[in-house]
Amino acid sequence: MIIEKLFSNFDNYLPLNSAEKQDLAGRVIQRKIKRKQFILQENDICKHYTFVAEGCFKKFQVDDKGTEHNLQFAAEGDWLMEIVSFYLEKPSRVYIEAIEPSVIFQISKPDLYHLYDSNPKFDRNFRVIIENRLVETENRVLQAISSTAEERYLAFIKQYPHLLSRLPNTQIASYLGITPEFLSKVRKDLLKK
Amino acid sequence: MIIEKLFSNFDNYLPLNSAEKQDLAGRVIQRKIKRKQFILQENDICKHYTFVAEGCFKKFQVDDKGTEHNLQFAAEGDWLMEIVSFYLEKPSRVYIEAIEPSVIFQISKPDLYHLYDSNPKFDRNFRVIIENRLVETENRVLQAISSTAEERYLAFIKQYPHLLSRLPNTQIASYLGITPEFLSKVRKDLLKK
DNA sequence: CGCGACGTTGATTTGCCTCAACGATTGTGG
DNA sequence: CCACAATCGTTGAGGCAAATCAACGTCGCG
Repeated sequence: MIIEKLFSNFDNYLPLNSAEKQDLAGRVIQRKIKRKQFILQENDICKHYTFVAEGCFKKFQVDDKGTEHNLQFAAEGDWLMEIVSFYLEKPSRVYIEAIEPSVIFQISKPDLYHLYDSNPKFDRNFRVIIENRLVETENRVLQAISSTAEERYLAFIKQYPHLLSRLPNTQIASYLGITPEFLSKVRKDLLKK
Repeated sequence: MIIEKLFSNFDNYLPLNSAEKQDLAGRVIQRKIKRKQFILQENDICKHYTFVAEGCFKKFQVDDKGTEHNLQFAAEGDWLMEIVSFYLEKPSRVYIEAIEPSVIFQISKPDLYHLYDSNPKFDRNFRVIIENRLVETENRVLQAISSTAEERYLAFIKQYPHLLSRLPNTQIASYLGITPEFLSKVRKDLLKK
């Protein structure tokens, strides 16, 4: 069963026993998402915390010129949401779009809070999930303020090898904060070495 | 009493009752830190989660060329640590240094876990603290990949007005990911407008 | 007093962007 | 399943943003 992927995600933290699995299963919604389908759009309120069981998503913001800026890729085993919109119920500034046919499990804020209240283990687990996300994001800040485009590209390849073959370079460029043209040049220069 | 500043920090989340305040007070260490004193150095293990009651700190990484890159400023009311080093007990990659005479409260990992276990409210509160930090950090990633130096400087002024007069421009430049010389030019150009 | 950190300016160089063009690949509707 | 459209990857010319390097005056501090 595909919901096993959700359960086993918690094995990275405090694993769930069968009662807790039942608890969780009763509060998530399973959805099938098509490629190019949005699960969140700008100005929507983010109503769900999403676990990706299969497939891949991008979370991005669109600037005044209409250019997309990728903030996160989320593939199998990753969690994603628009955190400000979700907790403060403010209009989302970002889009979340499937870049592959996907299967997800979503949990609403009331259901999530119910889990938090019913069992401290959920508080703990979701705290650790957020902490891991913070580590990733801080690393990215450091790279952005201290590394060249080439260094950032090499770091991306190293950190997300499983994404490399699944993403067009335009998406990677957007994530790295450079133009597709310049990424092409970076790749060419790397091949010479 | 200065420890009131620590207690009232939780009023932003789930406020503590007096039993919980006592619990917390019994597990934190109060320290006075001099300007230019380090509370964490590279390769140390980060043993404490730190709350700044008075003063200001910078958290930064030093690259191969010896250049500092500021990842975070923490003034009164802010929490800081090296999250990877703290949780995984790995050598820290960053330094944390006081840039003003400061008073802090520190909690060790065992004591923090004791609070987590004794009362889910602490799990909850520290989860929210981390979530807020993630929001800040994600905003910074977005700015880094999509904004010019001038835009980032203006955003910094707007977001941290209380820090502006307390920091030399070299430190702000390091935070923004630009050279002090270029920040000087940005400021000059802004004055013309 | 003297030294080191700071802020600024100018000249030069470099990293990256913009715009335009093109073939190759992918996706899609008929 | 094919034909056409859209997206993608690449290249090159030119321009701009930001770094580098050097110099100099100011200020706080020991």
